[in-house]
Amino acid sequence: MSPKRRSTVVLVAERAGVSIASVSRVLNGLPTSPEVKAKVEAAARELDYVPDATARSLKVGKTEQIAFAVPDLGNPAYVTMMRAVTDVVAGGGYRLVMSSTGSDPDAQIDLLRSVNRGYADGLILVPLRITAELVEELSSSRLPIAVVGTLPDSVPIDNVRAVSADGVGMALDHLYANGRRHIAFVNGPVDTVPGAARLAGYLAAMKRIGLPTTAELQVEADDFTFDAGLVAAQALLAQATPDAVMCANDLLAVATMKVLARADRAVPADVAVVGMDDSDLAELASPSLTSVNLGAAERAAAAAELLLSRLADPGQDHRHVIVEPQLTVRESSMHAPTAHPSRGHRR
Amino acid sequence: MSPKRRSTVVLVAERAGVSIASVSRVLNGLPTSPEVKAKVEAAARELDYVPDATARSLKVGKTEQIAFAVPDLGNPAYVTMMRAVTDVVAGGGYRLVMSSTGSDPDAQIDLLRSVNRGYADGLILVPLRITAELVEELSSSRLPIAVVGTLPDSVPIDNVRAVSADGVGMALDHLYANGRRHIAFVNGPVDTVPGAARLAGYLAAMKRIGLPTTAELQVEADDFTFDAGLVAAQALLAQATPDAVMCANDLLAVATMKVLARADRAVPADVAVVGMDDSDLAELASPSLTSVNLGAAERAAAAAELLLSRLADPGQDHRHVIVEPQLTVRESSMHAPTAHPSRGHRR
DNA sequence: CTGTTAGCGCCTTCAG
DNA sequence: CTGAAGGCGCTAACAG
Repeated sequence: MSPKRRSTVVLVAERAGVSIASVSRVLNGLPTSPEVKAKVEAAARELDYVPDATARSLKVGKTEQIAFAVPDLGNPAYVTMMRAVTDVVAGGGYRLVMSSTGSDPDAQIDLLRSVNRGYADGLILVPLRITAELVEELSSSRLPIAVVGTLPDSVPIDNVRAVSADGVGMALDHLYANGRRHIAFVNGPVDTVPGAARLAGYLAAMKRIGLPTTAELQVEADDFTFDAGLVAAQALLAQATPDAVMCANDLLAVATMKVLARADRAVPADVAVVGMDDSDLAELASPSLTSVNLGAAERAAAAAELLLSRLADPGQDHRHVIVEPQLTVRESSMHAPTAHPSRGHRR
Repeated sequence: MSPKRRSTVVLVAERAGVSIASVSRVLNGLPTSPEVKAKVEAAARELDYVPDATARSLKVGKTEQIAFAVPDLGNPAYVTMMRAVTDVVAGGGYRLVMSSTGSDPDAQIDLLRSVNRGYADGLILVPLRITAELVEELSSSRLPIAVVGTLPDSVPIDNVRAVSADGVGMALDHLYANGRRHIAFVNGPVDTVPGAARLAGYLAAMKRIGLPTTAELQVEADDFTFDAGLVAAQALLAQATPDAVMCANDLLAVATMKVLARADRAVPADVAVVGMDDSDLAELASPSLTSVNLGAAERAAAAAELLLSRLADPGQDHRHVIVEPQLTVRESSMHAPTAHPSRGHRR
């Protein structure tokens, strides 16, 4: 039936009896006489003509694509970010090229190199670990980049920052205000950016509040995942009897609740639990999970907007925007009843 | 410092004192004399040369990109698919261009048109609603396509199918075997492919087992989402007193569990709950959720492989692969204790 | 084994 | 307002 071969401007031009330049003009909405316009449009329709994106890209020097790299799509926080980025980017007329880099900075460097081959006009990167080498590589990239995460001020790259330490502080204040005094901390790997920041936040807030930070109250999961959280929470309960657990992540928090349930410790009656990220999970959990909203969606959207803005005007100064955390209080941290251990699991 | 301008083969060729063809050869690993190779590599390094992906694409006629379209990234099942697709596709040396089309077939048609502009070499599509128009458009696409979902056998397009009706059947058998007799059904929109299939499965299985299917036992959520599930489950409890609830989706199942908890009905003691998709959520839920694994990851991976295979050999016959469902039994459907209505909300 | 040459499909000056 | 011509950066025949 129809030829396997795609139509091109020349075919359309021949069919319409005009020059290829006229075809191009009509297609791009440049001023043309109505007759020519009509002829070209008819020809294009008859030939089923579709302009070629690659050729256009080569000529124009823009791919209309933006690359987006996250550490782990198993983490709902990153999925949230992805959704936000998708929206902004699509709104700007760009397509999204996804890549899941894992937590390895080397993989991100590889990515950077490959994106520098020009298959995308810009890159949004969410690094889990920020090494000197990565920063170096980022700085020397030809391509506009926006980073979700805190970069040293000296690095000339747009980035958007969460203040997770403050977020942890808000959560601890809330727990303290509700009478919790033995507040444990389930962290993820401390050699990651969020791991380090959240631990610092926990220690600082505990000190400020005047609560002791014993080693028994702190555990570190091998990863920011549910499974790792199960192990960590189990370890925690084996060595301490907290009346509240702050978790570095909703996944870790849900895991902690699961372990608490198995140990017949009621949430929030016996122990309160607070997560971070305020992902969809927090709402779905039973009891629903109090969580520190670090503005994943906002941060991702902001990064996307920084990038779009730079793409539109490459000369502008590099900016960093700060997104403040917010505490979303749900069932898992409700005030502990005066005494009764049983009854009233839920509101 | 370095020129804003990217290096090109010409520059490298000049610097190395060879022809651009030689540069190209070295870069693509074609046979070359060691000397030329060394000179070119040195020049490329010094100039910080990176080949341009767009130009290569134009010349070679391949973008090394695959487009992947899902209805809703808020649904963990699609996130699972995306992860699977990402892996397969990356393994084949392709990049992934994501797009979230929503459930609108028209949006998918638009997508099809736009992908036909050639920014990707193939498309993996997960449609929520399959209209005649969509099928028509799919069939007439120049681009290789793989569909996750059941297409009429006559349509010449690779597709991979779940047998969700069987899956529902397995779940109902399991519930029946555990003494449940009033098995309700919380479905999603019945005008979607999965909605229709799962309802059919429910009705067929209930009939086969010999249980009545009253209208009171069936509700339809407006969407396959948690929020819609809350509303639907609430409606269900207002009109019936099931001892088991089959849900068309893990999100709906989790919502149902939440509503049951609020109504002080214990899961699984008072009522069993079963979901579908066996997403991460099932494991995380409390109690953990029995769920029909429809092989989301497998199906997505299979679709990706079909596509890669066709890209490698466009002439081959169109195939459809069938992925059998599997029931993963967890806490939410454990055998009901002989009588006691109260006690033991949680395990 | 290497260099020259012709495009891939499109946009965009430049004349007419 | 329209047509002719020159690349964008790269690869793949061809010759040598």
